Amino acid sequence: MSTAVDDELWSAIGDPIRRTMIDLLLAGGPGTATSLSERLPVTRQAVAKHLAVLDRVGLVHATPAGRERHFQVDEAQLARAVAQLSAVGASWDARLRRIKRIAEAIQRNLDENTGGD
Amino acid sequence: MSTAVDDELWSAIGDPIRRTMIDLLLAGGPGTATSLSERLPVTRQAVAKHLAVLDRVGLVHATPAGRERHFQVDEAQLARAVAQLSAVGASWDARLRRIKRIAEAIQRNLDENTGGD
DNA sequence: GGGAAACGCAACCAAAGGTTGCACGTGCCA
DNA sequence: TGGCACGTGCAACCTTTGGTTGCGTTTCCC
Repeated sequence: MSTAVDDELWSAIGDPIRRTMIDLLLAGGPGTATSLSERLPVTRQAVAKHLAVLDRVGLVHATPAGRERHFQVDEAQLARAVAQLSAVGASWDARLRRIKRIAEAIQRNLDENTGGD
Repeated sequence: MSTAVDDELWSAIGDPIRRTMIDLLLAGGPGTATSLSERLPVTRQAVAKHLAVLDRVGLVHATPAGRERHFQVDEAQLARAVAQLSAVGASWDARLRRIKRIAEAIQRNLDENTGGD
């Protein structure tokens, strides 16, 4: 149901800081560790570590530009992550729906019995 | 865009073990730390810690039964978590779509210029 | 009443996120 | 062209979190 790669993707976007970083990169275009750290409550080094993680799972990719390294989101990989998100959500949603239906059936059954007593 | 409570919910379902636990509880009905640990690659104590985390954010809730403690999923809270999931997914999806549209527009522009050269 | 099962608590370990400090390359300007 | 400032990378260290083992306690059941 879940492979190692999938878990990597999940844990990559599971961290609030990393989600915010992806948000920032999507909203503002390519950015560096320094530019991102200015908009985040952590230091540049922490951001660099997160970028390394995101890079390892392929969610972002770096482009050297002089003394800077510009990071940007890999759209295809993020699309995969989004697909996973909705897949898990849909799975839980379906199960909840099924459970609710069963619970309602039981309730109806109880009502009929107490009513018929 | 994301509150502290939301981050709690996210990190609660961000862990693969915890997601599997919720899956097991949804599929098999209420369960104990011991029964869950038999189907997971970790010890009972680790499962108990995870259950404590899930309990703290309200995703599961315990019912004492003799010497056992039966845990079951809080459907309403899980529904909230699922809603968040799809919200983040939808937000990223929308941004990706927008970016793609812009990229295609730029590409069209380039094609026209090179074609008209 | 006594053994087995389920639990909680505490101590200990390893990995991950975060910080500070420092060295190195690169750009820019006098 | 020399020097300074900026951006990065690397290393050491700290704290939190997930995981384990060990032990004591409660409860069930024979």
